[in-house]
Amino acid sequence: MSAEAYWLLKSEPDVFSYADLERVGTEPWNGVRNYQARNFLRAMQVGDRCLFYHSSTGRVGVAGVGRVVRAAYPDDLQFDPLSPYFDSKSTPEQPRWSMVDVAAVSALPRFVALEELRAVPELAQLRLLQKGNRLSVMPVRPEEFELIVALGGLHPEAL
DNA sequence: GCCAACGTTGGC
DNA sequence: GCCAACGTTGGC
Repeated sequence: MSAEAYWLLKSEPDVFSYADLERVGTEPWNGVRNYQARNFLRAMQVGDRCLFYHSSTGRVGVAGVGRVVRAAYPDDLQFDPLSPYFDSKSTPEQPRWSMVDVAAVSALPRFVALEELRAVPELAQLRLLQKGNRLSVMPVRPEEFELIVALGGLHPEAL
């Protein structure tokens, strides 16, 4: 068994916010259509923690913490011709795209804005902050995760 | 296999 | 709405 890993998931809060995740409890993380992001989804294991990041909004930053509760399985939207995420090259025998299930763990008592992340020297290597980054799913180092969660007013060991 | 055109992401 | 950065597509 490998050690628990940490991730960052981007979501547009107008579409699906951290409050929405708390409301539904668990959400299938479908619709990812980038191979690099898909490969990260496939690397996720049950129990991995995720920073829930709000993007494309007036207040961008980390809003909460989630947990992977089901490892990668075929994304159902790729088979739905009516979905914008339909992929004609996918078949149930050879699915191209995957999703995981993510559950809410805790909202951050203090929202941690992107601007704030940029100002922390210890987070200079954070993948989210690298130039040109556009991935909606990306890995986070354990020490980065702990630092960000602490900035948000939570004790990492309590998660 | 190259590369221009186009589409998307996402901060500002 | 603008624009930088990146991914994908398709002609050759």
